Amino acid sequence: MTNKSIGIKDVAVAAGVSVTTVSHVLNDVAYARISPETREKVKATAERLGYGPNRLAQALRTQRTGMLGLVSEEIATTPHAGRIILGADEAARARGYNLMIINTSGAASDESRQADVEALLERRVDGILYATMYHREVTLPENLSSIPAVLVDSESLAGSVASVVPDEEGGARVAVQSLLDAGHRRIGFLNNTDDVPATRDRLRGFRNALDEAGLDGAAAPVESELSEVLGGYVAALRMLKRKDRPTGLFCYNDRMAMGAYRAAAEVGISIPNELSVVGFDDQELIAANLYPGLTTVALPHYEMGAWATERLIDAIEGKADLTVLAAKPTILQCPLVTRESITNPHPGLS
Amino acid sequence: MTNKSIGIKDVAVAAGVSVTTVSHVLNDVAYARISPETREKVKATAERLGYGPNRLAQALRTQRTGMLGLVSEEIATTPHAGRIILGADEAARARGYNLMIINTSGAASDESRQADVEALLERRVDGILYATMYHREVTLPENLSSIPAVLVDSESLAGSVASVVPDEEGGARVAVQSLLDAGHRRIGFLNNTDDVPATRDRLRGFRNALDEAGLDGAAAPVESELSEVLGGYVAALRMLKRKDRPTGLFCYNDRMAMGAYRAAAEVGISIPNELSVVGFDDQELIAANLYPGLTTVALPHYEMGAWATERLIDAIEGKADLTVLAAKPTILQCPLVTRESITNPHPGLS
DNA sequence: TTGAAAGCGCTAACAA
DNA sequence: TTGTTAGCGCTTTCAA
Repeated sequence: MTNKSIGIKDVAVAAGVSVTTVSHVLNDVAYARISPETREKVKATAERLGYGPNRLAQALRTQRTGMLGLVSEEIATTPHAGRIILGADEAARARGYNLMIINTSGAASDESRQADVEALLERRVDGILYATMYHREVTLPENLSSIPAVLVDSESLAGSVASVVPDEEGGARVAVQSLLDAGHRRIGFLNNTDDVPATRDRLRGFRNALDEAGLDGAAAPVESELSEVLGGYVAALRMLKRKDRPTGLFCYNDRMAMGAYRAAAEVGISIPNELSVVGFDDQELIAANLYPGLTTVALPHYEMGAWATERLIDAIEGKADLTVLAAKPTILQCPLVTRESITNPHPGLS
Repeated sequence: MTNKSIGIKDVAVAAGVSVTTVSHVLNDVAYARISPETREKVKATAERLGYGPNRLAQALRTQRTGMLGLVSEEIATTPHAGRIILGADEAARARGYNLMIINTSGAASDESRQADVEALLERRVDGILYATMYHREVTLPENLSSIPAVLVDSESLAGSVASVVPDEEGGARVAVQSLLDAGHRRIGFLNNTDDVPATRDRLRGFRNALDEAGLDGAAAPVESELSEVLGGYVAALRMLKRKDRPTGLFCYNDRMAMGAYRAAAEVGISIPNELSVVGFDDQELIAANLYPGLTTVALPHYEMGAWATERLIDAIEGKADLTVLAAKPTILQCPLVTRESITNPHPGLS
């Protein structure tokens, strides 16, 4: 157990050697030539006194803190931010780094964002992870460019910083494919109305997947509303009242799917027997708890956090060059999470 | 914008003064007697050069890092941890501190917990917040006692560390009272089966609230299952088939309430017309998105995070004594969040 | 194989 | 009113 009052000097005195020697053995310095006995003695006394290094002093001297700054949006709203943090934390500690976290609001002013980064800079973090709550384009605080940085779940408008984002289109394809594989031919899409990459890319994925299956993507039914439970309910109601009612429904996210479940129940359509549903996001609280359990596509938040951290540390340690990564965002797969909301279409309806 | 290569010395040279003077004006040292002109000149040059203090060097010298360590369990599972972090972060930055976060697992071994605290100690954080995911009793890593610490959402078995927990019994009373106020007299409770404080305290609150309303708390129907959606469903099914079927139902948490919604729908009982329901936790993803919206009791995670941080900083700054707080946990209220799941009991059933 | 000493950037006691 | 200097705990160059 670390005793804050014990320094390298105390260990040196107690072991009857110099501080240099202590430093050398405790840090396993490669070129140090120290006898095994001294080595042992030093280690033993350090242990006995409960010595723990003062990372501040080390950092001041080596110009390396071993700390990564993470500025994260809306940490408290969903578990998404938590997954990013978890991925980053695990990747960081695996390589001996720790995380300093600063929460920010998606609506924060430019000055306040700058101040957040500033605080991290003053603490001399070795690099910065900048995470947003959902995939979008951001304008970055200018002081961010002064040290290695990676964006998580967003793309820089200027295109000057490395970033990692989910494969929205691929995720949509996977979702639609799961419906196609079950035999569905009449497939509808409940889309979001916000102007974000996910809205455009998931729609593209939806259409392309249908086209490639020999269906007419452009003609497939799409209903758009706010991407919340209520929006999903309203959109689903419209969708289910169409004369060409689909047998398979792809929803922009799990919340909209939850609304679709309610709409289906009210209209008297049973899931999955009369309507198969697939969502997006894998918000476990919803997806796993709906009845029947919602098959959905997971966003790789943990993976994005871990990936960004790995690359950031690589850059810090001179093992990689972030500028080449900055050219375009790195795209991570969105895997399908299978539950019980998809089945073969009812014979008469297929 | 901070330029890492600029130090206090550079500012001193550029302004034609000594480093002492620079340090004094930039830190607004009380006893320093410096002419307004010099003061202005120093500030201007510091600004011009883009000087930002090196907090590491400051910390090494002053023995104060201005950093708080937060070890949090299961950061990625629910938004609960996020709320604690948010409360802590906002309270911390309001007083000039930042947060170092380490994620841990509820199932982590004692050694790994010690290692987490150790990492924080080596970084010389000024104090530590130790947060668990749900209210329970914990055995703490022993090295935690070497610096100021506060537990969030848990109580120390040894009873030696200050802690803050939710008022489980009070929250249950508030929930039951909301049912009583609506006119319900036959009220049931869907309880959890885990042996945690919440299970015992919410049951006590339930019984006491009924007793005080002149009803028989001991005789009131209680069904217990795992505190998940499925458990709620199963327990609710039993509850709703009783001959003395209640008109008001208090659920251990929102997930169990979600299960109760499904059970009610299957049995053909409408909420809130034939059954009023109140939950616990205010997991927004669930409570706000059920139909009808679930009236529930909120856990004060944000408040606990903020309270713990305030007290921790008070202790660090010598403004408070944590040992007096350690005597017994501080209890924070759980407020009712009203939505649409409660109404007056059906006349024939009241 | 080991040790002395400079210096990372800052604060604060002391001197002028 | 301002400046000189020691030292926070460590790493690392250089010398022995």
